[in-house]
Amino acid sequence: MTFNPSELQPGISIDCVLFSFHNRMLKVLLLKLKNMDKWALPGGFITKDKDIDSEARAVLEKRTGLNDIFLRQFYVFGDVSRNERSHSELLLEKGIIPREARSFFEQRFITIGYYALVEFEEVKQPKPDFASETCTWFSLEDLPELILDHEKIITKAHETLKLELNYQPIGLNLLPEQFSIPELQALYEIILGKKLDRRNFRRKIMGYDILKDTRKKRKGVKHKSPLLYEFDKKKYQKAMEAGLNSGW
Amino acid sequence: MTFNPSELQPGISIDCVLFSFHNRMLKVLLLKLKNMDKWALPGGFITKDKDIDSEARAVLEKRTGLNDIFLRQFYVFGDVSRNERSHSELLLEKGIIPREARSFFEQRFITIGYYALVEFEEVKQPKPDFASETCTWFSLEDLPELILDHEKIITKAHETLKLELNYQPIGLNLLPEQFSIPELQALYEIILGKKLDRRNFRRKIMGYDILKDTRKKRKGVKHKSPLLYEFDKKKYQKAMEAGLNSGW
DNA sequence: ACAAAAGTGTTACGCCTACACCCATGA
DNA sequence: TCATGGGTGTAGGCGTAACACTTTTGT
Repeated sequence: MTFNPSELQPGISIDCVLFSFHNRMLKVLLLKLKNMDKWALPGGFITKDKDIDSEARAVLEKRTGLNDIFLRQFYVFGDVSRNERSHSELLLEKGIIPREARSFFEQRFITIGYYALVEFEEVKQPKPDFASETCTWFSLEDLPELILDHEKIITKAHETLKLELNYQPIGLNLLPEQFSIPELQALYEIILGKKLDRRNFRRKIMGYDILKDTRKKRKGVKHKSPLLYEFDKKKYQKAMEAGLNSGW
Repeated sequence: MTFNPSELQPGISIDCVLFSFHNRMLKVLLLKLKNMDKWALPGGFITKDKDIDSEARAVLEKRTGLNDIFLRQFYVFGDVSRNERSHSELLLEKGIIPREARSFFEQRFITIGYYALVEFEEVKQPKPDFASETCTWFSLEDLPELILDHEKIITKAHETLKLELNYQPIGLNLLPEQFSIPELQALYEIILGKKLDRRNFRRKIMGYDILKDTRKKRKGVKHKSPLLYEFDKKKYQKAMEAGLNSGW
């Protein structure tokens, strides 16, 4: 990877909060910077002749190998205080940034936050970028120390997920093709941060008519095997347009 | 107004969709560019040492004289196609842009969209900026021809308003201190784009316990005078945190 | 047989919908 | 007195919340 700062939009970056769902936990993909103890969100810059959404997609494709990831902008972080001079100095010192890119990195940066959703099983071997040595999943409950305002970015992404749960196909994009209703419920509980009643959840979600019974059971669990379902994608999409609990 | 491009973040702008509510219509504040037939949203650039939200606030203060306006980011417009070379050329030609700022304006721009809400009565004399000759309110249903993608920005702002109606104090910020329930209902109807039942609306909004009866009536209307209410700000804020129709 | 999680049904309550008539006001 | 919009009540249905026992599976 070589930098060509002259081809990039100056002072703007992208940070992606990539979520997945595994073992009933929400996970976030993070990169460990070379020679440093802190972790960071996958991110990048904006080539002058590319759309910002495509650049976010490109970031994710490089980390995951996937190119059809569900992706949404959620917030722009643009306070002056998010730029720490000490951070870019450290990057330089550790040799992470090439010398000639110094002035590019020392600018004040505004970052556009994206959140993205993937099936955990499709991203078992995420790839670090040029600046990092490892790339791996962390549970939201158990984040390591992060650079700059990246923790705040993750928190805001999580809040957005909660607000958009009734309007975006979040279950569809986080769960595998086939899943049980208790798994779907666990996902809702984590995103909403509260317990839901099993019987009422099932009745309500069934009422939306967005699930298809596969007539299969999950094997190999050491208790009663749950039935597996799939989303009826057309119906799900249509339900999302109106919103699941829209109200008025 | 003089430009000092060296003090500005390059390639980033701000556009503000300022809404008000008058005569049961949603209005948007627009500026008419000097010597041109097109209108534009109030906007500006980001000084390198200022927070983006303060810059948006500054834009609005200059147009309205008000400094405590309700304001939210809602989307970043960052497709390459939104930059039309012909537009900056026209601005130069018409003498709107000073020669020395030419290269600044010819960059590819990404713009951060903000929506903002004001009471119509507080902004009767909006002020145009250096590039425009007039500044006035337009009904959303009856917009003039707009530059670039500004119409798309307004549409997206309106959609956002609709989605956030249950989570943001929209009524509080668009209506005057005292208002009647039918006025509040008209606002909801316009934002949602559909008619609501009078009796049910009243019962529901009363049920939230966010209105205070002022024991006054609106005078001078040529039909039965409606009772006037105020928002109970504390209760309204608290209700918004949970969301009015949150569902799960 | 035990532990762990899945599956199921009913009741009571509240909220939402739909709907029609009277009232106050200015012209 | 007329036109216009404001204010009110009720019945039926639907969705939601609360709640306990039985079933399946692996160990």
